[in-house]
Amino acid sequence: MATDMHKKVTITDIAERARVSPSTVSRVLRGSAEVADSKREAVMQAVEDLQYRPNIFAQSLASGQSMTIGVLTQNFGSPFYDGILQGILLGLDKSDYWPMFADGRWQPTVELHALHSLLDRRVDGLIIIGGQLSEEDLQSVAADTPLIIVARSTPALPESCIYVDNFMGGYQATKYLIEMGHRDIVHITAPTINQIAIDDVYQRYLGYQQAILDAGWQVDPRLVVEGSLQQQSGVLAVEMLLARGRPFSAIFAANDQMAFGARLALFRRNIRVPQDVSLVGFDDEQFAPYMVPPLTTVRQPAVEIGQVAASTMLDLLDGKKSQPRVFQPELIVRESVTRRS
Amino acid sequence: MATDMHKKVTITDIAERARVSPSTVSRVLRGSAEVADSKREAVMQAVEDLQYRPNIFAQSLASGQSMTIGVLTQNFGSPFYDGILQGILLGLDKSDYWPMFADGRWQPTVELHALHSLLDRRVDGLIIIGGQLSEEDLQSVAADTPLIIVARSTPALPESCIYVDNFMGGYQATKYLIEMGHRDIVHITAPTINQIAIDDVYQRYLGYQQAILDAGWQVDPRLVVEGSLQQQSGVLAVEMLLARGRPFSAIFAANDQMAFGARLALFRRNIRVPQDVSLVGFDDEQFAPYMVPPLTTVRQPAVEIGQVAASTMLDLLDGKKSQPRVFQPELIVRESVTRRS
DNA sequence: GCATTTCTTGAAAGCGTTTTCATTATCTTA
DNA sequence: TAAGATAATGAAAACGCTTTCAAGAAATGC
Repeated sequence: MATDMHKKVTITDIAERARVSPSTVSRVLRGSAEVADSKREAVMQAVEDLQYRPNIFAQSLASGQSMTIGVLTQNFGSPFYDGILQGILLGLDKSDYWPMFADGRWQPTVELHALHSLLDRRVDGLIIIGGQLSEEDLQSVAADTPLIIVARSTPALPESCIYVDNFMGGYQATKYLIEMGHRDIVHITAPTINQIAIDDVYQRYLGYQQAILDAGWQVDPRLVVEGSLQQQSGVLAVEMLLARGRPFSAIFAANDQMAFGARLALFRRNIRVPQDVSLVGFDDEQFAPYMVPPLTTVRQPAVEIGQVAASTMLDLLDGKKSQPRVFQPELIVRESVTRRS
Repeated sequence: MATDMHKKVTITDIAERARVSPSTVSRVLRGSAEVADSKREAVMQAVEDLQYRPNIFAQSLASGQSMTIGVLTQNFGSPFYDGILQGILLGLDKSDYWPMFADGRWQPTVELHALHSLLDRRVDGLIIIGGQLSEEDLQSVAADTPLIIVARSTPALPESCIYVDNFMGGYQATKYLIEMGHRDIVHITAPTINQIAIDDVYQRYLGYQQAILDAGWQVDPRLVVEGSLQQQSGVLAVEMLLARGRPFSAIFAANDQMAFGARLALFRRNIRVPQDVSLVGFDDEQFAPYMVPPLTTVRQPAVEIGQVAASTMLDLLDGKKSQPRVFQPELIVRESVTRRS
């Protein structure tokens, strides 16, 4: 019974009951102007008595604001992206804004369609996570909608970006393996051919490469394989590696999901982790500490990133300027790497 | 440039350009009445020329529909619930409806607040996943908003429920272990004290109990421990079990996350899976096949459930009656269980 | 004390649709 | 061919707010 009642009570009803004009009711409700204390109280009382809930469509139509923030993700269901969404949800919690989620599924057409749907919904702001929209598209969106781009560096819109330094993460992971005495280090990456594709994964590859170079070695292409970021591609990658016959003592996978896949493939072949092969992942998602053995990985603070994205958006909508924010990844040492003697 | 333009074009602009009245434009756009072919084409052409996008607030205000469906989840970030959300997203994809997600976090106050926010947003329909709202609350919501309840059986609203037969799932898992020669079977469940709490988890427990009883044995309370459904609680559960000193040869965890935790705890103690202890989970979420060894578990088709929830909701909004839908869980045999000799 | 500024308020004009109602044009049918 | 039914259309009234504008009241300054 508490849930219905707010059916047909309008601002006029409140106005009548409080013996003021609708304008005044509106003013006290949104605090847009000074109102005498006595009237304010009368209004509040009436609102309380009648269980008034403003009609959000009327509000939006009149004010031009939807109190809604569009969130375009690429892979609903993936641990890392979902972590960001969770953070956004959290960050928006106290505000009057609501997120509207759409999934681009890493498919340019789907993504573009989702973007337009969001825009049609007249979101007041837009948070784009990853994706393959061109910089021009992004710029044209940014021209009339506050925009924040997460998990993707976008040179054209530097001040709108929030991302992790993936290059550094890849570098750290690789350097750590090198320091642990490994030399033949595999990297499982994701395709970079398909357009510019997944920028952050590519950065990890570059970090890997740099670490190898800094050690005074060359990157051996036989040690680099491409996966799809899904678990299954991790097992395929290891199979392929084994088939190639090029020996290796460590694997750095571009995300934890592929690391899990790799781990399973090694298990099937009776190759022990870490005694025979060391393994490092990327993301540190919720299952990483529960791998057997617990996975050493590079942590991306997904939830925190989401929260920062949300609060930055709120600032933006508040008229404050945003500044770029880059997170430093952190190597989480667990038990899947051992020193190579 | 394709993305902005739809800024100030209104239905009147279209009407003028097509030399018809706004009423007619509205009619062709929503197909609510017959319109002469010539005019229809003129309107479509104008829409195309001007890149017209209807203002959704005006539409909602005038029509009373928000074209939005509220989705109240309990645990954003949990694999199973996220799977359902993914299914909903998928199921709504082709429709004109959009989901609005809210997270109740398994906290009654948060949940109630989220519910009201959703209602304030005037969602046309509501999908509630799990949660602890009282049946009265649910009924009062159902009284004026199409409602679907997922992953929770609700006797008061039988026709609105979509859920998995958790009792059967728990029964199957346990019976399988029994058939494999196990007798001292642990069950890791979740607290049932905290109010009615998580109904589906409780059903799994009842299934476990029934299978034991059907085997002609008694449930040994020393073999039942409570976790929180998080991974970490799985390790705690095993620690506790070990401390109790009551021998066991198999563990049935009420969800995969706790199974992963249990598996890690066993690893730390050098207890082999499945040679020393067999392990069964519940959910079959995306990491289950990648556990070492791959986890035998009871599959809940999360994504499919979400899709069915969405399409049932669409039917409901279309005036069709919904019928209850209960999914049968499926035991997925992998490698974490072995026959006890 | 009077002119001027500042506050508080209400009236009314939007905001961009949908939909009812009345009108006119077009068909049927006897 | 006239009368009644039917189909297509436009005018105008909602839908429930916000916000501008103007007016009256109160406060300020000289």
